[in-house]
Amino acid sequence: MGRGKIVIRRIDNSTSRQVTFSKRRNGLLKKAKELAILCDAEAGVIIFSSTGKLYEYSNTSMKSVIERYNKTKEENHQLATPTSEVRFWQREAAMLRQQLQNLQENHRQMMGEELSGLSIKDLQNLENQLETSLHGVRVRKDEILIDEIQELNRKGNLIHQENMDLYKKIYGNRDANGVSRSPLVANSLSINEDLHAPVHLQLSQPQQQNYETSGTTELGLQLHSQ
Amino acid sequence: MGRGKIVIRRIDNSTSRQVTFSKRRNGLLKKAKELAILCDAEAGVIIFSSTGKLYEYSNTSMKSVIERYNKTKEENHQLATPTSEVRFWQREAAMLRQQLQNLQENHRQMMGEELSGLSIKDLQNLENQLETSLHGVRVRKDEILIDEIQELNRKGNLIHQENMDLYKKIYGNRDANGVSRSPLVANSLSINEDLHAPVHLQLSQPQQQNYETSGTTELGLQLHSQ
DNA sequence: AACTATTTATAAGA
DNA sequence: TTCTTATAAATAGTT
Repeated sequence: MGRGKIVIRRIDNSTSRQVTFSKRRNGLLKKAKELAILCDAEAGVIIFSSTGKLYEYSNTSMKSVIERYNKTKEENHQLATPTSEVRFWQREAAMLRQQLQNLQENHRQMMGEELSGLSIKDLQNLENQLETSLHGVRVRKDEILIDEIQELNRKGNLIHQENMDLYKKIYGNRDANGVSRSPLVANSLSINEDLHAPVHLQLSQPQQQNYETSGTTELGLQLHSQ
Repeated sequence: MGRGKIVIRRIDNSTSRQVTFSKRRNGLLKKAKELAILCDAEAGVIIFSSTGKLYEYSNTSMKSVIERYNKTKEENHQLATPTSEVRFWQREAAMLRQQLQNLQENHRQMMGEELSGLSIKDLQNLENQLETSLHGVRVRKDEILIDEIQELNRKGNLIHQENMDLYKKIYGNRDANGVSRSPLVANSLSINEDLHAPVHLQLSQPQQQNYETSGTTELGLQLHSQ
């Protein structure tokens, strides 16, 4: 329900994830309210954002909803005494520690370490994943470089145009074809072309290029810092 | 969002209230699920129909959501009682959660996701790391395959030796040179050689091979299972 | 339970 | 964040 269709999977970009969270959270709370009113139901919604902030709605009270829930589930819920609170946080820490360990093991394997426990099948999957990642990284790198080059070309053209105008102001319109023979203007043109031609050739086959040693990165960074 | 606009007030007709409840309940639970996935949030929804039936959704577990809800609420207006032990575990959990988030971000980048915040320099480092990992994985894969081949050769030689001995027992020592012309023994030899030569050629340039489809893996695994 | 005409939610862009 | 708008999704009323 928007300008484009989306797939339901975690939004990578943190800004748009935040924006979407805000919009959809409001939508969800509104829907819960409507359902409760229209259909005479008791509803409770609890949402924690990824940053841990709490949002909630209940047409009655959250306490009532939770108590009714627990009663229905036939689970006796005790209010948090100091002791049980300690236990809660202990469990929380244990769970987080477990998650951390799992992720760390996974991460080490992606770093090419601790491979001894893996089967050929596991290794093949890992290899495929790394190749996919590598491709993604290279695609993204090319995007940045291409953007920089386009920006540079745009600026180059602007400067070239400016030079043409200045040249005309100084020398008038006589000998208009001689413009390109002006040292100043000819120079700015040749820089532009030198940048443009070889870099595009390289970008057309990024998987065979090593930007670190080819000098393309240095060019890109140099341009970026200007 | 229907054939006509409605006002949000209790639906009088009990049948259509029931139908609307069913439709909107599903919609609400779906929305909650989408929000949790899209925005990396923890969500819990509890609904009691007007007849008292319970419907619920949580992307984690309702127990976890309710406990976290209670903890959050307590923190807000009950800063008075936290003992030092509780505070210790809270800090522990917060630290672990932070570590987990850092590692998750790192991990996603290694999966080729969430690259939009990275500079050319970062991307280059990531690319280098992925290439190193990939190389490590391939080296390990080759180790396994070479080990399997060596083991196979060893077994093959043992069997060959056994066959020689059996041949000698049956035919005695006459015509010793004719051994290699025996169909049985000649066959076991040729299998051994077929396996050895081409596989080593493939392993010498593993980066151009796909073991999954080349059949080498299947051969290797098959041998392994014998 | 399906079917659609409409309304509503919201993705993308400013 | 907030507004706008084109489009996707939900759903009210109908079959």
